[in-house]
Amino acid sequence: MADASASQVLGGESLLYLTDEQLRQGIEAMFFAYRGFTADPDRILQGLSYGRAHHRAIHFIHCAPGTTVNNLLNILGVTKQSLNRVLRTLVEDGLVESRIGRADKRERHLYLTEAGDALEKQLSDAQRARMRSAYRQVGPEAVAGFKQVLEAMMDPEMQRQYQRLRENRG
Amino acid sequence: MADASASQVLGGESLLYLTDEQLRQGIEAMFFAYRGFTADPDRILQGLSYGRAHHRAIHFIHCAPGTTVNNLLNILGVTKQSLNRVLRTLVEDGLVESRIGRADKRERHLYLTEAGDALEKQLSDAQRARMRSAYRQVGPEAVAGFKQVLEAMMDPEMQRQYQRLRENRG
DNA sequence: ATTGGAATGTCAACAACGCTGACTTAAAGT
DNA sequence: ACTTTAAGTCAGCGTTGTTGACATTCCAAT
Repeated sequence: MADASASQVLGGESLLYLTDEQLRQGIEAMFFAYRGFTADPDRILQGLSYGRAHHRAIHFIHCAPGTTVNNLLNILGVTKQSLNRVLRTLVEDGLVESRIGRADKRERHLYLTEAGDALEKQLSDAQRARMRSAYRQVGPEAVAGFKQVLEAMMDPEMQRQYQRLRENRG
Repeated sequence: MADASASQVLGGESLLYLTDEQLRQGIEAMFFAYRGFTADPDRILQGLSYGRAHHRAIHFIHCAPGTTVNNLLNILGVTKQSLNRVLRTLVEDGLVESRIGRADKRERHLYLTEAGDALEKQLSDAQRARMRSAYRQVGPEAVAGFKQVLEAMMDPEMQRQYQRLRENRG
């Protein structure tokens, strides 16, 4: 069955890259690469009583300062209880500031403090270093393909979130 | 600093793809894409009292039938206690068979039962469907770039594991 | 043959981080 | 006034990772 779909030719283009074996390779590559992707921040966070959830919150608050809790909830795709637990510790520890909204006083707008910014920089420097090294090894064309595949793998809703974040930064 | 490294030109090739903003985009793409990557199997597993750890174990036992516990440990990168908990439930539920090694009776060789194979197929069909759709949308060149970047992101040890798995399947 | 080490399994405890459900407070909209 | 929305809180649970301690079994070397 796998070879049946793979041996088709569409407009003269080989579809060998769609075999089950090729797909399996991609799946395993995602698994191993994600491990590397999170390894450096994880190392920094371990022992700080923080984890990946804190890293993600810090990352997106840094990218969109003043974002509301609800907005962050949508981006991260977790429950408010789960996010709240993380935010509470970050506020208690003085890494995140939660300001009551001016227009809508129900909303809390989230900002990183100086200490929060410092940790964000430490974490993202480590993560970017690995990405930069990978990008440099393979060149711009491969990177373009990399992003295309990742975007195509996302759920449509996440695709929109992803594009919105990009637009907000120009 | 970001622009300083980005505005360098090496052999006439633009390095604009190495800006911090480009790297940040890649980081967010990995985050959102991994969510999509695991979404379909997660949906199947929820309610079965199984999780991602069970999926991963099943995947790699399927790919390398007869693999030892220690080998699986290295591939998955977790502690033996963590893996053992997962394997125990899979053996109890009749999805995995654990055979004592003939040459070295300390080793346990792991195999999927028929039921295990059925679940593996269900999970990997769902995951491959998403990969196939993404691959098809972007074409073979983008897929090649995708794999190159992922491989470059892995820790060296994981790179070796990844290549070994590929070689064992031709 | 005994000893040392390796592979495996098991028990207990703990932490991170998802989840659900129920409930409160406050403010906005109608 | 009434409903809805945003946020926070509490309690409990499940999965999956961690350490530490310990038992068993077997291979290999002394």
